[in-house]
Amino acid sequence: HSKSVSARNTAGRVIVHIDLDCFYAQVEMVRNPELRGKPLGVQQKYIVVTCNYEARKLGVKKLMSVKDAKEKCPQLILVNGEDLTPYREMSYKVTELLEEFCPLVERLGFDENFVDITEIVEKRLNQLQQSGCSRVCVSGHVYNNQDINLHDTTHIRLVIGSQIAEEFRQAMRARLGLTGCAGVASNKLLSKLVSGIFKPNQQTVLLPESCQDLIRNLDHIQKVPGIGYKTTKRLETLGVRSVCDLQAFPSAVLEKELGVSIAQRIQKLSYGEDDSPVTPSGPPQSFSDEDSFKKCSSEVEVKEKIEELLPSLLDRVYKDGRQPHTVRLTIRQFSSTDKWFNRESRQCPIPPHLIQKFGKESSVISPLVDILMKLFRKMININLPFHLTLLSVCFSNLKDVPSSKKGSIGFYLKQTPQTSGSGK
DNA sequence: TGGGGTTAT
DNA sequence: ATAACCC
Repeated sequence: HSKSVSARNTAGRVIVHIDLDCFYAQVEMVRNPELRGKPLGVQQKYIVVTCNYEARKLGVKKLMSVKDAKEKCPQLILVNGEDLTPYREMSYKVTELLEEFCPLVERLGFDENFVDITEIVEKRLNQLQQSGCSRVCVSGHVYNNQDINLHDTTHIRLVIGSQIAEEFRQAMRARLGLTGCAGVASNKLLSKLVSGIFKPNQQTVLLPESCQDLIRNLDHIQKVPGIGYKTTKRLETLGVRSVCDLQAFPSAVLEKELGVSIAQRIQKLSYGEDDSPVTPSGPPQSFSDEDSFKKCSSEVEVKEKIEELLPSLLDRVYKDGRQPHTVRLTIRQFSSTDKWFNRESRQCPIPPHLIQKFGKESSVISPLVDILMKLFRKMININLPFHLTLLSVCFSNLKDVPSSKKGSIGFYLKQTPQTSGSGK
């Protein structure tokens, strides 16, 4: 049957999108169950970045200012969520749980995952057929309340997908105490769109006959994942406002306006077509830590901010086990107009002698500060006045440590060519 | 509007 | 190094 799987390959996949409910707020409620049942918001600086459903019932919205939120809802409990450590840890527990079922798990942010369950579905379908059982029951909602045709193998496979999605959600609830939504469909785009149809803690499966209905019911093109702010603006100047507009727009004109690659991709998206694979995320490609503030305008302050960011960041890198080979400094300069676009960065290789010391936390910090201050001076002339509102440090280009250099013993012992590097 | 992430050019 | 996208 593996031949039939590869023959279908992208044609008949079963993809599930998992989307946790108000993730940061849920994590806080798991950490402190006394918060359950009360209106709760998670605060970063003067923004309520997310809140639980009790708070939403009382009018609190995501990304609302703390001032507005307190006015709407004086009983609102706020917890500070500027340190992402608990959320990041829980996020990876979710991904790892899903990876127990199947290796094809792709993360999107901290609170979403795609899982390609085509092979699991195929196995269960074969078991079902061999046991002569023709009864299959959908789990959760069917988009549009569409009738299931039990003679249609595509329907059957998606129904089996809905059962697997249900098992994912039950496992997340039982083992991590988390609730979330799931969407089941034939590609990533559609699974993501359909997961949001019934909203907290429910799931929905999309059958192919309702695909056009789902995508065309999006009230704006920016709701299509993959079509962001910039592309939306450019499409607007072309008179393209709705998904239907984009479907009907002449391909040749679109290609000249946006380039062939983007044009073809987003026009396919407008039809609900998405052949991008579920790419296993694996370990992170980068580790960064940032802080925003009202004002930072002297070199000394910059150095202090960097020294604040580094220890926890280095700790994360150390716990990962791999060694970063690139370091980057990012800044945001104050500007009253155009508030949201002005970031610049400089990056450089980390000197090899420093890379090797990356386990020895404190010895690495002051040379790194020196490197980061040099990067800073490449962006900012410190003889002129400046006004920063954000600093960020990022380690990337992570490489596995060669096994011959692992552990303090192996480093000092001469390796003989025969021993394959265990260091003993 | 925070504090993160990714890939493409 | 930036620009676009995602949460």
